[in-house]
Amino acid sequence: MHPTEESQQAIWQVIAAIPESRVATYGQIAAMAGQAGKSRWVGQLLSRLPRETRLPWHRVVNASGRITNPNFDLQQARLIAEGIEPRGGRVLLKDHQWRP
DNA sequence: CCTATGACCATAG
DNA sequence: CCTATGGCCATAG
Repeated sequence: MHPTEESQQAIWQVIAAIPESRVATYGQIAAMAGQAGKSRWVGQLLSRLPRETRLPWHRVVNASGRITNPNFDLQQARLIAEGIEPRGGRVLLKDHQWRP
């Protein structure tokens, strides 16, 4: 099955809605976009974002709170700029995960 | 159609 | 904490 245009927008929309100083997991985003189980696809879409995108891609971490983005330094710097303190490349979901 | 490759995840050891 | 395993979805060759 190939993804539809709306399914992509739904993912982007959820990511765009992540509040500042909060993070969301790949799986969480997929579920909130009505596509539970497609966490892998979320990562794929993020990897294709244009460099100048305004989407807060830096607020996305894995289920363990780990920063898995290839551009680790930039993501960590952006999180710190928002007041989040990653420890050993990891964000404490207990304190910073977005829970609408 | 098949295999390989990911910014994934849950579970088990 | 770590690695291994099986499952997941989409894309590229």
